[in-house]
Amino acid sequence: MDRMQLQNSFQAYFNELGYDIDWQRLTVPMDIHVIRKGDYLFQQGDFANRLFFLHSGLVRYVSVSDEGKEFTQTFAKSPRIIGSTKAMVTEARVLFGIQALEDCMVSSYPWRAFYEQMRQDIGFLECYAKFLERIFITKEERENAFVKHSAERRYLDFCADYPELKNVIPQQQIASYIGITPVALSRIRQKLKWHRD
Amino acid sequence: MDRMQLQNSFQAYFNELGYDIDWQRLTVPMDIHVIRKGDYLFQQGDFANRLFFLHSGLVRYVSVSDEGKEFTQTFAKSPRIIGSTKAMVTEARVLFGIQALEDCMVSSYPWRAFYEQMRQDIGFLECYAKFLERIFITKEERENAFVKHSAERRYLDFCADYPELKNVIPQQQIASYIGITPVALSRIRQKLKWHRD
DNA sequence: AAGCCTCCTTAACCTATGTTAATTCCTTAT
DNA sequence: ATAAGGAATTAACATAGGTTAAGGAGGCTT
Repeated sequence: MDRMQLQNSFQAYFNELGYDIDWQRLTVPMDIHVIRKGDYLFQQGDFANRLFFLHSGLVRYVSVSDEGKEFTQTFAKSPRIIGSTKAMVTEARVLFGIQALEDCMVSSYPWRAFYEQMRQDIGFLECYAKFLERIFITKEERENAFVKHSAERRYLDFCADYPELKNVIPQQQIASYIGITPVALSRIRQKLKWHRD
Repeated sequence: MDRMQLQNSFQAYFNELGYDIDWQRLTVPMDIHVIRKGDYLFQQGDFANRLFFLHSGLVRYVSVSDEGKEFTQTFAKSPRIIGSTKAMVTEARVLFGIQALEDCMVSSYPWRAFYEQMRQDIGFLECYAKFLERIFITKEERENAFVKHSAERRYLDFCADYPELKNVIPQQQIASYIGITPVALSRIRQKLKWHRD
């Protein structure tokens, strides 16, 4: 798999954001990572000052609390930029790990070099801004959901937002995404089933 | 108050973000708003396709749920860009109102024109990206807090994060910011007071 | 000073979710 | 086919936070 092939998924992603950019102009050195289902791209607590691009596959961002409880921040499917914006920007340790839920193909770029190159090219920078706008809006919607909606509503929203994931990923992970325990999710599902009959 | 004076608060804000930009190059038409304590810059449900800059004062973002419960998304103090990124970017209605907690001085710019001008000048665009990075990180930390921490911990974090607000704004608003009722916050405060003795 | 308003506290009760543990179901390996 | 391990369900109990309502403590206004 070479740069040319990878470029297609970049193109697909940024077209969706409304941009048509020649990614061959991006000359920073690139690594390729193949991650097997269940394995981690990086772990919580690592320094991850690289930008990753998910070319194929599905991942989740997993964060573990002080008490050892797992919590899924995000499900991300290709094509998409992945990684920790915070860790890149502030050079802090990452607060979550990225785990492959399917076999994945990922390319990565040193953040500093990538950023410097973006500054030379307003088109790249605009794409980066679009990306930031998008992930911000997603987080804002999530904040809204946690404060305004019940767990039941959050589950129904999850099913509506990710119909293709609903029956693929384990319920524990869905529960940890909507912020409840697997037991509580099971109760909610049972209640919903009852109402459906 | 003219453009020159306003520029100082822009400068202060973007210096803090690590940029030194000549905001006099920003020529899009500007409005000035003076908002009295308690009044709203805009209301939830409005179209707010303008970018606002808070030159002086303190505001909160207030969102009301379907059941009529108030929820404070953000406290923002000058100097700072304020407004709804989502409403600007997606041309949707705003999901929160902005209420002045002190008398405020705000300037505003039509978003489209502002954005077009940013695209002519990579320095502006970089500032915008920095701004987006920052608000994203804030939201991510908030998501973390809601899922991993108890209300008590969120209250203590609030006190640490906003020591200057803690004794200034009504507790109802603090409660609505950490996602609980005023009654629950009062309970928590009492428990903390007990432990302190 | 009296009255009024808003905020905060406290109490009693209710509900959703957490916790623990036992049971069943499904998948995979032998 | 059977055994073993992980995932989901269910039940019983514990707890944090919501709801309602009543009382008290400042601030304003008159």
